Amino acid sequence: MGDTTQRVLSLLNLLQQRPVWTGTELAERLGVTTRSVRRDVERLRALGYPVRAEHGTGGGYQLGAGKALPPLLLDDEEAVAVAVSLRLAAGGTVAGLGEAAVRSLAKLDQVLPARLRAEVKGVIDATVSLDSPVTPVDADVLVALARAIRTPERATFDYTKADGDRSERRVEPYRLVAAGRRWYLMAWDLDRDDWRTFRLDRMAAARGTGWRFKPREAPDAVEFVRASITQAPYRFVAKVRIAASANEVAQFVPSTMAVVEPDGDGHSILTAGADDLDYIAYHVVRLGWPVTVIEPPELRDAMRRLGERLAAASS
Amino acid sequence: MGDTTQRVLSLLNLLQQRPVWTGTELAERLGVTTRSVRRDVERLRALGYPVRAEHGTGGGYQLGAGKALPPLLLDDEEAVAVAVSLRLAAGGTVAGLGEAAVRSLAKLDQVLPARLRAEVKGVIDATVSLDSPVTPVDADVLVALARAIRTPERATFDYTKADGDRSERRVEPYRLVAAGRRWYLMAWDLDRDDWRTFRLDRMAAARGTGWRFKPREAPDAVEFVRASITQAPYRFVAKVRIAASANEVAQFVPSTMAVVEPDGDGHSILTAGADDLDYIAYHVVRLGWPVTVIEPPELRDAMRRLGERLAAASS
DNA sequence: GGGGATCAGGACAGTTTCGGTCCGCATCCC
DNA sequence: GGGATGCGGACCGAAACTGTCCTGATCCCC
Repeated sequence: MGDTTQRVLSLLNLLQQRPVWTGTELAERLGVTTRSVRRDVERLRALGYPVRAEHGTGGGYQLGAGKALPPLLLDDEEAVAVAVSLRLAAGGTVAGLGEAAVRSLAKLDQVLPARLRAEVKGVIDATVSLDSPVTPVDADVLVALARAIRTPERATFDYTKADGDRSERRVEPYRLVAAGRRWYLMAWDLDRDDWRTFRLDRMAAARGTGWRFKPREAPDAVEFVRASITQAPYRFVAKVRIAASANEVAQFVPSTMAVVEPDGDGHSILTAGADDLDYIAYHVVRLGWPVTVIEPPELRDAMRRLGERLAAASS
Repeated sequence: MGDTTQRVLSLLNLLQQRPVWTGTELAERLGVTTRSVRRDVERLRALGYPVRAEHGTGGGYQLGAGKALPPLLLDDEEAVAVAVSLRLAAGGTVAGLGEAAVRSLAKLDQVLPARLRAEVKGVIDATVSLDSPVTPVDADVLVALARAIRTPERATFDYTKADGDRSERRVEPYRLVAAGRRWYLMAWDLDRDDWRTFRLDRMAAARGTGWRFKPREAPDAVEFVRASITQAPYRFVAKVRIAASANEVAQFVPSTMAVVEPDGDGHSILTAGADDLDYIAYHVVRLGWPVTVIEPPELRDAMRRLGERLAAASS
């Protein structure tokens, strides 16, 4: 048993728990001499984790930011917090970090003790955002597939096609791709004997089978998925004219959600993709400036309907 | 230099990167004999991390879920994803995991390499939710304070009181408390020489000073904060009657956001706290069922105003 | 400027651990 | 049965570790 390995890990843990420790404190906690602590610190440094030290009264050891990230030692509560946050970020619509978030989640999920897994589920169930009563993508599906891809092992899931057909699929999973606001799986379909892409929001009960396989030559995943998506990522593209300058509007509308362009005369044009017109209607009107719908006509209908409901409710 | 310590850490890393490895694969990667790999695996097990092994073709080593969480080894992208997710969860309004999320964030933040920190900032800036153009609480403030509390070291920040007075405060920080939808800091105010609570959303430029202090006897933080909050956590408590059964409504409204009670005759009463009545107005009406406002009258006004704007925009 | 607290690290010696090599065995799947 | 894989005991020389000195460096506060 490597007693020293464990001790170095504990040291790392301690240094993460509290920013500053004196050598004697650490020595007590670790049950060794201060000399050994110094040696352990030396070891950590040799491993690439920059431990800064300050002399004099009030000084001590401190773990700093280095070139590489040291292993993160989380306690139970923290692990749950991380898992929950990642699930929300991955399943939701946070831009840009989807795939990495899923990878982290898969890592964490693999080693998460059962009792904590239950807790994560509890918090998630209680925290479905009011904005999306129906979660766009089940984080469990994401994790299961990410894991199967990593192993690599075959996976199965129930898939509902656009026309409503439901069937069980058996695949060799290759890549997860986030495109538009959706998640896609590129995989070798074992029944069709060909490459296919699947929308994750149409899957259910995805899981690895334990059957390992040897990856075959695969086409470029991102290209392949793009080619497979015939329909636009959003059902609607909304365009509205706002009685405020582009600068003013842009201050309240993040660039990932919509494009804002000046339209002369202190007006601007806002363009946003969406599946849910109510959502757009609300947020555009909420900005407070007068708005005119340019397209689509359905947005006008949605606004009228929402307006009528609000009028009815307020009387 | 503990060559073996490093190797064990690498092994842990490898096992997290991909679920299944054969002994020979690991031996190659680590540059040792398979015998040593077996010994390293043994070491990991002794450290409490359950490494499962499967015999036969297609077998291999696999890191399983144990009693304790092993140190998480993240690559750059993953670290960014975790940091961003945590910031969103901590700064936002996710119920229940606030304090643990902040703790994890502080841990991660302490060791996050500079280049990644810049990346995190970039993603965050681009991802402010459309729902909250103004972030309720700056995650940087949270992290700075959490860190100062842990060290412990004195902190300073600019504070804007309810009456608009702005001043710089110097404190010995003690606890962060999430109450209602707000974050509070309980601290010893060095200028007033007394315990005070501060709302984090009224702070700016919070940072540790590097001045360490010895914690003094402190009253119970949660109690103290509760007592200090004279005003309700929300500015408004909205109550509406919905023409749908409590069961139907509850299906679309998470229990953390609102309380739904049956009101006889297939109707139900929804109660929710909020600072932003537009938000409540939209989400309640969006459910699709006819709604009657019970209180507050301001909600009725908000609905009328929003309704008029929508009507105007749709014509 | 002095004293106290703190980190830094060399030298030595006894003990422990480590890692490679060589084996025989247990599983699992085809 | 054969092949791939994990399991672990025994042995031995080399290497690493730890504690115990001891001497310096800093830094801060009085």
